[in-house]
Amino acid sequence: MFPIDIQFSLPFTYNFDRALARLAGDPINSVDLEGRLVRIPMEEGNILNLQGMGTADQPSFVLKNAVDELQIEAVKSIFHFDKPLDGIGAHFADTDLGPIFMEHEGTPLVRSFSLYGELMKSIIHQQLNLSFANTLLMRFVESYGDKIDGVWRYPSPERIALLDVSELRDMQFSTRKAEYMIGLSQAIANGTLDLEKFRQLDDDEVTAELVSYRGVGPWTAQGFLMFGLGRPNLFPLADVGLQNALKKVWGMDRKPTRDEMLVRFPAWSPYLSYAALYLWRSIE
DNA sequence: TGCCAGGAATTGC
DNA sequence: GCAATTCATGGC
Repeated sequence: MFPIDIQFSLPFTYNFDRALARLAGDPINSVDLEGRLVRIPMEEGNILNLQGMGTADQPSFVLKNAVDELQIEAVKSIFHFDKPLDGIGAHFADTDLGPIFMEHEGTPLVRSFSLYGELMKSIIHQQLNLSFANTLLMRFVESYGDKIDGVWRYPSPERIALLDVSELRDMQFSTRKAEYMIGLSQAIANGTLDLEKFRQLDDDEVTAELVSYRGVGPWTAQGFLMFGLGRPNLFPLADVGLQNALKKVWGMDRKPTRDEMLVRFPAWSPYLSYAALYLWRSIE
């Protein structure tokens, strides 16, 4: 097996440093901001290195240790190297979100490295402040996942399916969260819930199936679609962070109502996910 | 100190 | 149906 190393550039604006900055917000990721490097645990077991070499205006990259061409395409898809950002920035230029798209220009929507991990992470993040949620996430991964060559990998759903609620309770998970995570893991482990299948379904179909599981509501389904599957047009109305970001952008003394946010959807579509992404960046 | 946190299920009317 | 309550605990 000879690992493949390649170098490539993009024909559009792409700020890799901003992509890395956001990835670094998740403590499970192995990100070296100074070295402009991220190490990606692949499903096949190897760890792939992606390093930024160019500028935001003329982005280029070095990708190392891919086992085949399919992995190269997978990484390009995860980082949305195939999705030009210039048109999206232009779409928001004359909207109320123009200033934050200027401020964070070239920030891509990078997908999670693991669909299952994204789902577990979303459950953990429900209702908790980011700091404590990250603490719980690291306890989860350190207890049941693997660290290979310095890179953390989420546990398998099969492993979590066998846990008792009390084991997660001991790590300060709520009983409900523990039940949600174990229940979903059991559904995945026994084949009832097929996350990979979701890649071929549309947003509504994925949402309908996901929310039928205990512990998954609209917010979690929307987050999974955005960051798990990289879908471009979702905006989690229930998200307190987005509400606070809009409060700030709109100069309000209270959080906006659901309807006040909804009336902006036509102007933001079909890139609602990017509106959400840049709003989150604006308060991070 | 008391309210809030990148929600969702459950209960009560 | 829909609003209020509960869950758990750290952060500020």
